[in-house]
Amino acid sequence: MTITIKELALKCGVSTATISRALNDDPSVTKETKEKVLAMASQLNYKPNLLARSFVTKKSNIIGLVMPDIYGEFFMEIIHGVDEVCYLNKYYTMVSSSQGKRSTAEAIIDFMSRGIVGGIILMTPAIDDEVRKILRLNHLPTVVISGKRDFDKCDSISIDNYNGAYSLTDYLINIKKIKKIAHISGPSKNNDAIQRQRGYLNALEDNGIPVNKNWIIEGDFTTLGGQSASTKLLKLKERPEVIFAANDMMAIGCYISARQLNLKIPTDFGVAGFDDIFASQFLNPRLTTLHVPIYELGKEAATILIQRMNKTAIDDFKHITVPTELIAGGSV
Amino acid sequence: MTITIKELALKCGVSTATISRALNDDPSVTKETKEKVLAMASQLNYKPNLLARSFVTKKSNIIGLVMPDIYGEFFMEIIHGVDEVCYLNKYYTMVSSSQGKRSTAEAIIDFMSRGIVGGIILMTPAIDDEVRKILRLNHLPTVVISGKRDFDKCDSISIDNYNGAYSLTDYLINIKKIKKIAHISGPSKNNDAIQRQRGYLNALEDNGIPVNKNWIIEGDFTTLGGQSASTKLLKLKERPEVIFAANDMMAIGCYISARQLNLKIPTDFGVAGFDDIFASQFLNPRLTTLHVPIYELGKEAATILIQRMNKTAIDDFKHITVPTELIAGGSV
DNA sequence: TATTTTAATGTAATCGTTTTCATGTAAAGA
DNA sequence: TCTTTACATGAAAACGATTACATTAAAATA
Repeated sequence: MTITIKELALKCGVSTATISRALNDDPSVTKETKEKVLAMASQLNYKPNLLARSFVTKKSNIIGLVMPDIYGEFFMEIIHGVDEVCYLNKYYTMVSSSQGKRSTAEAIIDFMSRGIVGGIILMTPAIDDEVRKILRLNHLPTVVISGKRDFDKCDSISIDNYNGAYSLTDYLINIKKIKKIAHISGPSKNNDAIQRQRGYLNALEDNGIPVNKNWIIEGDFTTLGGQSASTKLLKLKERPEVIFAANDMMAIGCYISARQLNLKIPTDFGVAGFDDIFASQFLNPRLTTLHVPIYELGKEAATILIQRMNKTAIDDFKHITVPTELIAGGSV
Repeated sequence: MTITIKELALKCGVSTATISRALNDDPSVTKETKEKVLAMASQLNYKPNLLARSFVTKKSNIIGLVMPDIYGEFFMEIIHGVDEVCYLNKYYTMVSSSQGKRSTAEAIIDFMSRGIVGGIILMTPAIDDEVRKILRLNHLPTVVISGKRDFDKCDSISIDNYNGAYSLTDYLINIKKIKKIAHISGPSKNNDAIQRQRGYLNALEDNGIPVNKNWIIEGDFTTLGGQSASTKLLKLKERPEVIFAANDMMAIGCYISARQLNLKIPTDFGVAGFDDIFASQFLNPRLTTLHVPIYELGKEAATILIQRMNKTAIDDFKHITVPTELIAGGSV
């Protein structure tokens, strides 16, 4: 059913080589032949078989998007951004999550060895040794989206977790005049979580506020985790005035605790989050949090990757840090 | 760097044909050769180039997921479900949205003519004539996820919008003893919206409740749309007791109106939605809505598609309707 | 033992495109 | 007018796998 280059060549009365050159805008083809070929191609609705093309050129305009799991808004927005840029550049997006069943490393290896994708966007909370090793051996252009810049051998994009958390904490202290700030952190190996906690701690220190160890609890980035952590915090003898959760999901957990303990936000205690997920704007009162431009992050990653896939020269790797934006809700 | 079948053949001292057969578990290869090849393959970390394989077999284990736009939970969950099934079956997921810049039809044509994907999952609120035409000519296995079963020439999965809306309306009438029920519908060409409205209307009729035309407003499935529609409804002289929004996003709009007009849910008026999106469970009070198993929908679609991609015999097309589940929140 | 059948493997064509190298023709220079 | 150069196009190889067909060796049959 689908027409091939041979048939098109026959119809045009030229060789397949000329067809190929015409379609790839080779300067050695005359304007007339080019026009003839293009006209016939569009008339017969000919489109080069991308499989065959990728096969012979050893290049693929498919981008592999590797993620730990496909779940929640964060990933959705990343995919959205990547897909948009891909579409505009006539690239394709292939998603691959580890589904909690294999390591990120395996997912990358699979993409690398199968010849399907021509570049990889790797989204990961932290780069472990295995992944580091693979990325070093890697011959495919790769962009890492991570919580922290911690790999130099490829392009990377990170959220400015540290400054985000710092500025929010600083805002609580200096604008809201709050000194008793608790923190529910994320998983201890997650770079986003680590940087956010660092920002929180340094802001306290810089403002001369001593750290109360009881007010720092490790969470797991889930609503349930936030709920149990905040319940603990709220039952302490010396209760904090504000709970700064390392992400919005856990902040939502704080709202649930509040309801259960019959406490009012922000009068009995305040809540702040990080991420500005969709649900946050509908919490009552609206959550004070840090907006992370995830969609733009995905777009940026895809843009950089496509640039690199298109050029042979290896210039310096880019390392971009994307700032967050403070959203002052009514929760503090 | 990556090793090819030729090199592996050389190492094993057999022909490429034997390698190919061994790896594809052809019964004509002896156990010993098979073992030898497999051992050497794993030792040298050989993986068949999928591009070359797909190219020669004219089959691809890549599934193309075509959506109008990649946005919001609905799509996220679909992708999640599809990806999971793909991963388990060693298939790959390629996403493609129209990005509001091209028709769904064009996206399908692109996939079909490029030889990249071996099957398509098409998610669309309604099948227009153009798409219908293409699907008829289509030679690629396709599964349609739609708001209504309205195309017979391929497998399809639909949410049971009608019965969901009917049961919710019936619940409001008979359990909650409410007679004044308004409806904010979805876009008039959206099949999900149409079926939901039908369910609402028929439930009213079956319960002998006359329809009040002023209480039915067309919305657009967005929060803002829900907000403006509900504001209109709440300012009517004869105000409805409950507003049944055709999706949760618009139901959230009703909550915003309530706050603005200083009305309390559910005492001043009630709200019900459809979809049970993530944010709904955190609304205060929790939204009464219909849970749609979107993730399962995606899994099911991928499962059916892979089955069809694996067999040559064309048996009857499956048409599956997935039921919804009533979630009784405190919003009514 | 001679012949046929069967089983295991090899040879070579094939897929649709790109690309190197060869070829022919027209324009430019002598 | 003859040679050189530049340009446009064609012929054919190449990419890495699969597979129809050919071949060989071993087993089964007469």
